[in-house]
Amino acid sequence: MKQNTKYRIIETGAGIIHHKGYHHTGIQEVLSAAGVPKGSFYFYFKNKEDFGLHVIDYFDHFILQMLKPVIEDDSLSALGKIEGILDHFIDLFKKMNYQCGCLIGNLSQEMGDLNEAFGKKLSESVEKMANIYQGLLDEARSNRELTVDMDTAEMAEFIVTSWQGALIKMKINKSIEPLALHKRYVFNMLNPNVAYKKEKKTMG
Amino acid sequence: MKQNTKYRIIETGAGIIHHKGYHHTGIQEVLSAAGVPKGSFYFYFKNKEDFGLHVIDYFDHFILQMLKPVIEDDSLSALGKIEGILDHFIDLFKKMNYQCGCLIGNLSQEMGDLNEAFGKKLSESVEKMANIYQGLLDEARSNRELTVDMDTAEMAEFIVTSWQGALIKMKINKSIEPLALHKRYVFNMLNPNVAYKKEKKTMG
DNA sequence: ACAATTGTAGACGACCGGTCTATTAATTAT
DNA sequence: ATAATTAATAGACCGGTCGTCTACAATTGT
Repeated sequence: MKQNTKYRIIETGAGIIHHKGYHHTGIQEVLSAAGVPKGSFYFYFKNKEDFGLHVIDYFDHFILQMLKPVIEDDSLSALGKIEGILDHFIDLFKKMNYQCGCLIGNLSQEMGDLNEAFGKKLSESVEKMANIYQGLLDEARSNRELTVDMDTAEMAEFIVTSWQGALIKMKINKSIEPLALHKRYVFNMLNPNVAYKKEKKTMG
Repeated sequence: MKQNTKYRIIETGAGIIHHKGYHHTGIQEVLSAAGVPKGSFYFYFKNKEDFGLHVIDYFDHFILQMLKPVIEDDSLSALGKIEGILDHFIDLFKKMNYQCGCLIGNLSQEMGDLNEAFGKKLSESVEKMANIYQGLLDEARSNRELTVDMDTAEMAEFIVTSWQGALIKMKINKSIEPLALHKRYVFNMLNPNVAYKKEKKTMG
Protein backbone atom coordinates (compact mmCIF):
# COMPACT_ATOMS: atom_id res chain seq x y z
CA MET A 1 0.00 0.00 0.00
CA LYS A 2 1.54 3.28 -1.08
CA GLN A 3 0.07 5.27 1.77
CA ASN A 4 2.55 8.04 1.08
CA THR A 5 0.75 8.90 -2.15
CA LYS A 6 -2.33 9.85 -0.18
CA TYR A 7 -0.15 11.76 2.22
CA ARG A 8 1.56 13.58 -0.62
CA ILE A 9 -1.77 14.69 -2.03
CA ILE A 10 -2.83 16.02 1.36
CA GLU A 11 0.47 17.74 2.04
CA THR A 12 0.57 19.40 -1.37
CA GLY A 13 -3.09 20.32 -1.16
CA ALA A 14 -2.63 21.88 2.26
CA GLY A 15 0.03 24.18 0.86
CA ILE A 16 -2.07 25.29 -2.08
CA ILE A 17 -5.27 25.70 -0.08
CA HIS A 18 -3.34 27.59 2.56
CA HIS A 19 -2.35 30.08 -0.10
CA LYS A 20 -5.39 30.23 -2.36
CA GLY A 21 -8.32 29.04 -0.27
CA TYR A 22 -10.49 25.96 -0.60
CA HIS A 23 -12.89 26.92 -3.36
CA HIS A 24 -10.24 28.57 -5.48
CA THR A 25 -8.09 25.43 -5.40
CA GLY A 26 -8.86 22.75 -7.97
CA ILE A 27 -8.32 19.05 -7.48
CA GLN A 28 -6.48 18.81 -10.76
CA GLU A 29 -4.19 21.60 -9.65
CA VAL A 30 -3.28 19.75 -6.48
CA LEU A 31 -2.71 16.48 -8.31
CA SER A 32 -0.49 18.07 -10.92
CA ALA A 33 1.60 19.70 -8.22
CA ALA A 34 1.85 16.41 -6.34
CA GLY A 35 2.62 14.43 -9.50
CA VAL A 36 -0.35 12.16 -9.00
CA PRO A 37 -2.77 11.29 -11.80
CA LYS A 38 -6.37 12.36 -11.62
CA GLY A 39 -7.72 8.84 -11.45
CA SER A 40 -5.99 8.18 -8.15
CA PHE A 41 -7.75 10.96 -6.31
CA TYR A 42 -11.10 9.25 -6.05
CA PHE A 43 -9.43 6.10 -4.93
CA TYR A 44 -8.04 7.85 -1.85
CA PHE A 45 -10.84 10.34 -1.21
CA LYS A 46 -14.59 10.18 -1.41
CA ASN A 47 -14.80 13.68 -2.87
CA LYS A 48 -13.34 17.15 -2.49
CA GLU A 49 -14.98 17.68 0.89
CA ASP A 50 -13.48 14.47 2.25
CA PHE A 51 -10.11 15.64 0.97
CA GLY A 52 -10.56 19.03 2.64
CA LEU A 53 -11.33 17.44 5.97
CA HIS A 54 -8.15 15.41 5.74
CA VAL A 55 -6.23 18.60 5.03
CA ILE A 56 -7.57 20.13 8.23
CA ASP A 57 -6.45 17.10 10.23
CA TYR A 58 -3.04 17.24 8.62
CA PHE A 59 -2.53 20.91 9.32
CA ASP A 60 -3.81 20.65 12.86
CA HIS A 61 -1.31 17.90 13.56
CA PHE A 62 1.44 19.81 11.74
CA ILE A 63 1.02 22.89 13.94
CA LEU A 64 1.00 20.88 17.12
CA GLN A 65 4.23 19.12 16.15
CA MET A 66 5.78 22.46 15.30
CA LEU A 67 5.02 23.86 18.74
CA LYS A 68 6.06 20.79 20.66
CA PRO A 69 9.73 21.79 21.07
CA VAL A 70 8.73 25.14 22.53
CA ILE A 71 6.09 23.70 24.84
CA GLU A 72 8.42 21.01 26.11
CA ASP A 73 11.41 23.29 26.57
CA ASP A 74 12.07 23.00 30.29
CA SER A 75 14.36 26.00 30.31
CA LEU A 76 11.36 28.26 29.74
CA SER A 77 8.81 29.44 32.26
CA ALA A 78 5.14 29.01 31.40
CA LEU A 79 4.85 32.59 30.22
CA GLY A 80 8.15 32.18 28.44
CA LYS A 81 6.64 29.33 26.48
CA ILE A 82 3.71 31.48 25.42
CA GLU A 83 6.16 34.12 24.30
CA GLY A 84 8.12 31.42 22.53
CA ILE A 85 5.05 30.28 20.61
CA LEU A 86 4.21 33.78 19.49
CA ASP A 87 7.80 34.51 18.53
CA HIS A 88 7.98 31.27 16.62
CA PHE A 89 4.94 32.22 14.56
CA ILE A 90 6.15 35.78 14.08
CA ASP A 91 9.45 34.53 12.70
CA LEU A 92 7.63 32.11 10.45
CA PHE A 93 5.40 34.75 8.94
CA LYS A 94 8.36 37.03 8.33
CA LYS A 95 9.88 34.24 6.29
CA MET A 96 6.60 33.75 4.47
CA ASN A 97 6.44 37.43 3.52
CA TYR A 98 3.33 38.01 5.62
CA GLN A 99 1.29 35.66 3.48
CA CYS A 100 -1.18 32.85 3.98
CA GLY A 101 -2.00 33.30 7.63
CA CYS A 102 -3.41 30.33 9.51
CA LEU A 103 -5.06 27.64 7.40
CA ILE A 104 -7.46 26.83 10.23
CA GLY A 105 -8.54 30.43 10.55
CA ASN A 106 -8.78 30.85 6.79
CA LEU A 107 -11.01 27.83 6.38
CA SER A 108 -13.09 28.89 9.35
CA GLN A 109 -13.80 32.15 7.61
CA GLU A 110 -14.36 30.60 4.20
CA MET A 111 -16.30 27.49 5.16
CA GLY A 112 -17.82 28.17 8.57
CA ASP A 113 -21.16 29.20 7.11
CA LEU A 114 -21.16 26.82 4.17
CA ASN A 115 -20.22 23.38 5.46
CA GLU A 116 -21.09 21.92 8.82
CA ALA A 117 -18.49 19.16 8.72
CA PHE A 118 -15.75 21.71 8.14
CA GLY A 119 -17.12 23.96 10.85
CA LYS A 120 -17.15 21.18 13.42
CA LYS A 121 -13.62 20.04 12.69
CA LEU A 122 -12.28 23.59 12.60
CA SER A 123 -13.98 24.42 15.85
CA GLU A 124 -12.32 21.44 17.49
CA SER A 125 -8.94 22.48 16.14
CA VAL A 126 -9.28 26.01 17.46
CA GLU A 127 -10.33 24.66 20.82
CA LYS A 128 -7.29 22.42 20.90
CA MET A 129 -5.05 25.44 20.36
CA ALA A 130 -6.84 27.36 23.09
CA ASN A 131 -6.37 24.42 25.42
CA ILE A 132 -2.64 24.59 24.91
CA TYR A 133 -2.60 28.22 25.93
CA GLN A 134 -4.89 27.52 28.84
CA GLY A 135 -2.57 24.81 30.09
CA LEU A 136 0.35 27.19 29.98
CA LEU A 137 -1.65 29.95 31.66
CA ASP A 138 -2.67 27.55 34.42
CA GLU A 139 0.92 26.56 34.88
CA ALA A 140 1.91 30.23 35.03
CA ARG A 141 -0.79 30.90 37.58
CA SER A 142 0.49 28.08 39.78
CA ASN A 143 3.97 29.56 39.54
CA ARG A 144 2.63 32.96 40.58
CA GLU A 145 3.58 34.39 37.22
CA LEU A 146 -0.07 35.41 37.02
CA THR A 147 -2.64 36.53 39.52
CA VAL A 148 -4.53 33.64 41.07
CA ASP A 149 -7.98 34.71 40.05
CA MET A 150 -7.46 34.97 36.30
CA ASP A 151 -9.98 33.12 34.15
CA THR A 152 -7.43 31.23 32.10
CA ALA A 153 -9.98 29.61 29.77
CA GLU A 154 -11.31 32.98 28.67
CA MET A 155 -7.88 34.49 28.40
CA ALA A 156 -6.70 31.59 26.27
CA GLU A 157 -9.68 31.97 23.99
CA PHE A 158 -9.06 35.66 23.62
CA ILE A 159 -5.40 35.13 22.78
CA VAL A 160 -6.23 32.65 20.03
CA THR A 161 -9.13 34.65 18.66
CA SER A 162 -7.40 38.01 18.55
CA TRP A 163 -4.39 36.33 16.96
CA GLN A 164 -6.58 35.29 14.03
CA GLY A 165 -7.59 38.90 13.61
CA ALA A 166 -3.99 40.03 13.67
CA LEU A 167 -3.19 37.57 10.88
CA ILE A 168 -5.87 39.11 8.68
CA LYS A 169 -4.42 42.56 9.18
CA MET A 170 -0.95 41.20 8.46
CA LYS A 171 -2.16 39.97 5.09
CA ILE A 172 -3.43 43.30 3.87
CA ASN A 173 -0.73 45.43 5.47
CA LYS A 174 2.00 43.05 4.37
CA SER A 175 3.67 43.77 7.67
CA ILE A 176 4.56 41.99 10.89
CA GLU A 177 3.34 44.94 12.92
CA PRO A 178 -0.14 43.56 13.67
CA LEU A 179 1.42 40.41 15.11
CA ALA A 180 3.89 42.39 17.18
CA LEU A 181 1.07 44.57 18.47
CA HIS A 182 -0.93 41.48 19.35
CA LYS A 183 1.93 40.02 21.35
CA ARG A 184 2.51 43.27 23.18
CA TYR A 185 -1.15 43.65 24.09
CA VAL A 186 -1.45 40.06 25.20
CA PHE A 187 1.48 40.42 27.56
CA ASN A 188 0.14 43.70 28.85
CA MET A 189 -3.06 41.91 29.73
CA LEU A 190 -1.11 39.20 31.51
CA ASN A 191 0.96 41.81 33.34
CA PRO A 192 -1.49 44.63 34.02
CA ASN A 193 0.85 46.41 36.39
CA VAL A 194 2.99 47.53 33.49
CA ALA A 195 -0.03 48.63 31.44
CA TYR A 196 0.40 49.36 27.75
CA LYS A 197 4.01 50.45 27.75
CA LYS A 198 6.13 47.47 28.47
CA GLU A 199 8.86 46.18 26.22
CA LYS A 200 10.13 42.72 26.96
CA LYS A 201 12.55 41.58 24.32
CA THR A 202 13.69 42.80 20.96
CA MET A 203 10.64 43.37 18.90
CA GLY A 204 10.85 44.44 15.28
CA MET B 1 -29.40 55.96 -18.14
CA LYS B 2 -30.39 53.16 -15.77
CA GLN B 3 -27.70 53.84 -13.21
CA ASN B 4 -29.69 51.98 -10.60
CA THR B 5 -29.12 48.76 -12.53
CA LYS B 6 -25.42 48.99 -11.77
CA TYR B 7 -26.21 49.75 -8.16
CA ARG B 8 -28.56 46.80 -7.96
CA ILE B 9 -25.86 44.47 -9.27
CA ILE B 10 -23.42 45.74 -6.65
CA GLU B 11 -25.91 45.58 -3.82
CA THR B 12 -27.02 42.07 -4.70
CA GLY B 13 -23.46 40.96 -5.28
CA ALA B 14 -22.35 42.32 -1.92
CA GLY B 15 -24.94 40.18 -0.19
CA ILE B 16 -23.95 37.02 -2.00
CA ILE B 17 -20.21 37.59 -1.69
CA HIS B 18 -20.67 38.40 1.97
CA HIS B 19 -22.20 34.99 2.43
CA LYS B 20 -20.24 32.82 0.01
CA GLY B 21 -16.98 34.63 -0.63
CA TYR B 22 -15.59 36.19 -3.79
CA HIS B 23 -14.31 33.20 -5.71
CA HIS B 24 -17.25 31.01 -4.86
CA THR B 25 -19.69 33.60 -6.16
CA GLY B 26 -20.44 33.53 -9.88
CA ILE B 27 -21.32 36.53 -11.98
CA GLN B 28 -24.27 34.67 -13.44
CA GLU B 29 -25.53 33.95 -9.96
CA VAL B 30 -25.41 37.63 -9.00
CA LEU B 31 -27.09 38.73 -12.20
CA SER B 32 -29.89 36.20 -11.88
CA ALA B 33 -30.53 37.31 -8.31
CA ALA B 34 -30.54 40.94 -9.39
CA GLY B 35 -32.75 40.25 -12.40
CA VAL B 36 -30.16 41.59 -14.84
CA PRO B 37 -29.28 39.71 -18.02
CA LYS B 38 -25.85 38.21 -18.40
CA GLY B 39 -24.84 40.36 -21.32
CA SER B 40 -25.19 43.56 -19.34
CA PHE B 41 -22.45 42.82 -16.86
CA TYR B 42 -19.53 43.87 -19.02
CA PHE B 43 -21.30 47.04 -19.92
CA TYR B 44 -21.25 48.16 -16.30
CA PHE B 45 -17.98 46.59 -15.19
CA LYS B 46 -14.63 46.04 -16.76
CA ASN B 47 -14.39 42.54 -15.31
CA LYS B 48 -15.04 40.60 -12.14
CA GLU B 49 -12.21 42.33 -10.28
CA ASP B 50 -13.60 45.75 -11.13
CA PHE B 51 -16.97 44.57 -9.86
CA GLY B 52 -15.42 43.28 -6.63
CA LEU B 53 -13.72 46.59 -5.97
CA HIS B 54 -17.04 48.36 -6.35
CA VAL B 55 -18.55 45.94 -3.84
CA ILE B 56 -15.88 46.89 -1.31
CA ASP B 57 -16.63 50.58 -1.77
CA TYR B 58 -20.32 49.93 -1.40
CA PHE B 59 -19.92 47.92 1.77
CA ASP B 60 -17.46 50.35 3.31
CA HIS B 61 -19.94 53.18 2.78
CA PHE B 62 -22.80 51.02 4.02
CA ILE B 63 -21.10 50.30 7.35
CA LEU B 64 -20.21 53.92 7.91
CA GLN B 65 -23.79 55.02 7.32
CA MET B 66 -24.99 52.34 9.68
CA LEU B 67 -22.76 53.58 12.49
CA LYS B 68 -23.47 57.25 11.95
CA PRO B 69 -26.52 57.41 14.29
CA VAL B 70 -24.48 55.90 17.13
CA ILE B 71 -21.44 58.09 16.56
CA GLU B 72 -23.52 61.25 16.37
CA ASP B 73 -25.70 60.43 19.35
CA ASP B 74 -24.95 63.33 21.71
CA SER B 75 -26.54 61.60 24.65
CA LEU B 76 -23.65 59.13 24.71
CA SER B 77 -20.18 59.61 26.13
CA ALA B 78 -17.23 58.74 23.94
CA LEU B 79 -16.82 55.35 25.57
CA GLY B 80 -20.59 54.95 25.42
CA LYS B 81 -20.39 55.34 21.67
CA ILE B 82 -17.79 52.62 21.40
CA GLU B 83 -20.01 50.38 23.45
CA GLY B 84 -22.91 51.38 21.23
CA ILE B 85 -21.01 50.37 18.11
CA LEU B 86 -20.10 46.97 19.52
CA ASP B 87 -23.64 46.39 20.79
CA HIS B 88 -25.04 47.38 17.44
CA PHE B 89 -22.91 44.79 15.67
CA ILE B 90 -23.62 42.16 18.29
CA ASP B 91 -27.36 42.62 17.83
CA LEU B 92 -26.95 42.48 14.08
CA PHE B 93 -25.05 39.19 14.15
CA LYS B 94 -27.62 37.67 16.47
CA LYS B 95 -30.24 38.46 13.85
CA MET B 96 -28.01 37.00 11.16
CA ASN B 97 -27.61 33.73 13.07
CA TYR B 98 -23.91 34.27 13.58
CA GLN B 99 -23.22 34.13 9.86
CA CYS B 100 -21.24 36.04 7.28
CA GLY B 101 -19.04 38.13 9.55
CA CYS B 102 -17.52 41.29 8.11
CA LEU B 103 -17.25 41.46 4.33
CA ILE B 104 -14.13 43.60 4.60
CA GLY B 105 -12.44 41.12 6.90
CA ASN B 106 -13.57 38.18 4.78
CA LEU B 107 -12.18 39.63 1.60
CA SER B 108 -8.99 40.62 3.39
CA GLN B 109 -8.48 37.01 4.29
CA GLU B 110 -9.50 35.64 0.90
CA MET B 111 -7.87 38.19 -1.39
CA GLY B 112 -5.09 39.83 0.61
CA ASP B 113 -2.44 37.56 -0.83
CA LEU B 114 -3.93 37.19 -4.30
CA ASN B 115 -4.85 40.65 -5.51
CA GLU B 116 -3.02 43.88 -4.77
CA ALA B 117 -5.88 46.17 -5.77
CA PHE B 118 -8.18 44.39 -3.33
CA GLY B 119 -5.54 44.48 -0.62
CA LYS B 120 -5.00 48.21 -0.97
CA LYS B 121 -8.69 49.07 -0.88
CA LEU B 122 -9.35 46.72 2.02
CA SER B 123 -6.44 48.12 3.95
CA GLU B 124 -7.83 51.62 3.54
CA SER B 125 -11.25 50.50 4.68
CA VAL B 126 -9.87 48.87 7.81
CA GLU B 127 -7.84 51.97 8.55
CA LYS B 128 -10.96 54.10 8.22
CA MET B 129 -12.69 51.96 10.80
CA ALA B 130 -9.71 52.21 13.14
CA ASN B 131 -9.73 55.97 12.72
CA ILE B 132 -13.30 56.11 13.94
CA TYR B 133 -12.36 54.24 17.08
CA GLN B 134 -9.29 56.38 17.54
CA GLY B 135 -11.36 59.55 17.30
CA LEU B 136 -13.68 58.25 19.99
CA LEU B 137 -10.77 57.15 22.18
CA ASP B 138 -9.17 60.58 21.82
CA GLU B 139 -12.44 62.17 22.80
CA ALA B 140 -12.69 59.85 25.79
CA ARG B 141 -9.16 60.72 26.81
CA SER B 142 -9.95 64.43 26.71
CA ASN B 143 -12.97 63.78 28.91
CA ARG B 144 -10.80 61.89 31.36
CA GLU B 145 -12.70 58.70 30.65
CA LEU B 146 -9.28 57.23 29.88
CA THR B 147 -5.78 57.72 31.23
CA VAL B 148 -3.90 60.49 29.46
CA ASP B 149 -0.99 58.42 28.29
CA MET B 150 -2.89 55.79 26.32
CA ASP B 151 -1.73 55.23 22.75
CA THR B 152 -5.13 55.61 21.14
CA ALA B 153 -3.97 54.72 17.63
CA GLU B 154 -2.61 51.38 18.78
CA MET B 155 -5.59 50.68 20.95
CA ALA B 156 -7.95 51.45 18.08
CA GLU B 157 -6.04 49.12 15.80
CA PHE B 158 -6.14 46.36 18.36
CA ILE B 159 -9.89 46.75 18.86
CA VAL B 160 -10.57 46.47 15.13
CA THR B 161 -8.14 43.64 14.58
CA SER B 162 -9.21 41.48 17.49
CA TRP B 163 -12.83 42.04 16.48
CA GLN B 164 -12.11 40.40 13.15
CA GLY B 165 -10.76 37.40 14.98
CA ALA B 166 -13.84 37.24 17.17
CA LEU B 167 -16.02 37.17 14.04
CA ILE B 168 -14.17 34.13 12.75
CA LYS B 169 -14.75 32.29 15.99
CA MET B 170 -18.40 33.31 15.91
CA LYS B 171 -18.78 31.64 12.53
CA ILE B 172 -17.53 28.24 13.60
CA ASN B 173 -19.04 28.29 17.08
CA LYS B 174 -22.36 29.66 15.79
CA SER B 175 -22.50 31.68 18.94
CA ILE B 176 -22.38 35.31 20.02
CA GLU B 177 -20.03 34.44 22.86
CA PRO B 178 -16.79 35.36 21.05
CA LEU B 179 -18.17 38.84 20.36
CA ALA B 180 -19.32 39.27 23.94
CA LEU B 181 -15.91 38.16 25.18
CA HIS B 182 -14.25 40.64 22.82
CA LYS B 183 -16.34 43.50 24.13
CA ARG B 184 -15.65 42.58 27.73
CA TYR B 185 -11.90 42.33 27.17
CA VAL B 186 -11.79 45.60 25.27
CA PHE B 187 -13.51 47.42 28.08
CA ASN B 188 -11.27 45.79 30.62
CA MET B 189 -8.30 47.18 28.73
CA LEU B 190 -9.85 50.62 28.67
CA ASN B 191 -10.70 50.41 32.38
CA PRO B 192 -7.80 48.52 33.90
CA ASN B 193 -9.15 49.02 37.42
CA VAL B 194 -11.91 46.52 36.74
CA ALA B 195 -9.66 44.15 34.85
CA TYR B 196 -9.65 40.38 34.61
CA LYS B 197 -8.82 40.13 38.26
CA LYS B 198 -10.43 41.67 41.28
CA GLU B 199 -7.35 43.28 42.72
CA LYS B 200 -6.81 46.83 41.50
CA LYS B 201 -3.52 48.11 40.27
CA THR B 202 -2.78 51.81 40.08
CA MET B 203 -0.62 53.23 37.40
CA GLY B 204 2.05 55.86 37.87
C1' DA C 1 0.10 -20.42 -10.69
C1' DC C 2 -3.99 -18.11 -10.17
C1' DA C 3 -7.33 -14.96 -8.18
C1' DA C 4 -8.27 -10.98 -5.56
C1' DT C 5 -7.10 -6.77 -4.06
C1' DT C 6 -4.77 -2.38 -4.39
C1' DG C 7 -3.40 1.30 -7.03
C1' DT C 8 -2.64 3.90 -11.59
C1' DA C 9 -4.02 5.96 -15.89
C1' DG C 10 -6.48 9.29 -18.27
C1' DA C 11 -10.48 10.00 -21.24
C1' DC C 12 -15.07 11.67 -20.74
C1' DG C 13 -19.42 14.24 -19.48
C1' DA C 14 -22.12 17.69 -17.76
C1' DC C 15 -21.73 21.89 -16.04
C1' DC C 16 -20.26 26.48 -14.82
C1' DG C 17 -16.68 30.15 -14.92
C1' DG C 18 -15.42 34.82 -17.02
C1' DT C 19 -15.09 37.23 -21.35
C1' DC C 20 -16.11 38.91 -25.97
C1' DT C 21 -18.44 40.18 -30.22
C1' DA C 22 -22.45 41.01 -32.70
C1' DT C 23 -26.83 42.82 -32.36
C1' DT C 24 -30.86 45.37 -30.85
C1' DA C 25 -33.07 49.24 -28.30
C1' DA C 26 -32.96 53.92 -26.82
C1' DT C 27 -31.44 58.39 -26.97
C1' DT C 28 -29.67 62.43 -28.99
C1' DA C 29 -28.28 65.41 -32.88
C1' DT C 30 -29.01 67.25 -37.32
C1' DA D 1 -37.70 62.24 -39.84
C1' DT D 2 -33.41 60.53 -40.40
C1' DA D 3 -28.78 59.80 -39.12
C1' DA D 4 -25.41 59.24 -35.50
C1' DT D 5 -24.40 57.91 -31.16
C1' DT D 6 -24.90 55.70 -26.94
C1' DA D 7 -27.08 52.25 -23.77
C1' DA D 8 -28.13 47.73 -23.09
C1' DT D 9 -28.73 42.83 -24.34
C1' DA D 10 -28.26 38.19 -26.27
C1' DG D 11 -25.75 34.50 -26.69
C1' DA D 12 -21.65 32.14 -28.28
C1' DC D 13 -17.07 30.91 -26.76
C1' DC D 14 -13.31 28.56 -24.55
C1' DG D 15 -11.41 26.84 -20.71
C1' DG D 16 -11.70 24.91 -16.20
C1' DT D 17 -14.61 22.50 -12.53
C1' DC D 18 -15.82 18.16 -10.08
C1' DG D 19 -16.78 13.73 -10.48
C1' DT D 20 -17.39 9.11 -13.11
C1' DC D 21 -16.07 5.45 -15.71
C1' DT D 22 -13.43 1.87 -17.90
C1' DA D 23 -9.07 -0.13 -18.81
C1' DC D 24 -4.79 -1.46 -17.10
C1' DA D 25 -0.65 -2.46 -13.96
C1' DA D 26 1.23 -3.87 -9.61
C1' DT D 27 0.93 -6.17 -5.50
C1' DT D 28 -0.78 -9.49 -2.41
C1' DG D 29 -2.83 -13.91 -0.68
C1' DT D 30 -3.75 -18.74 -1.28
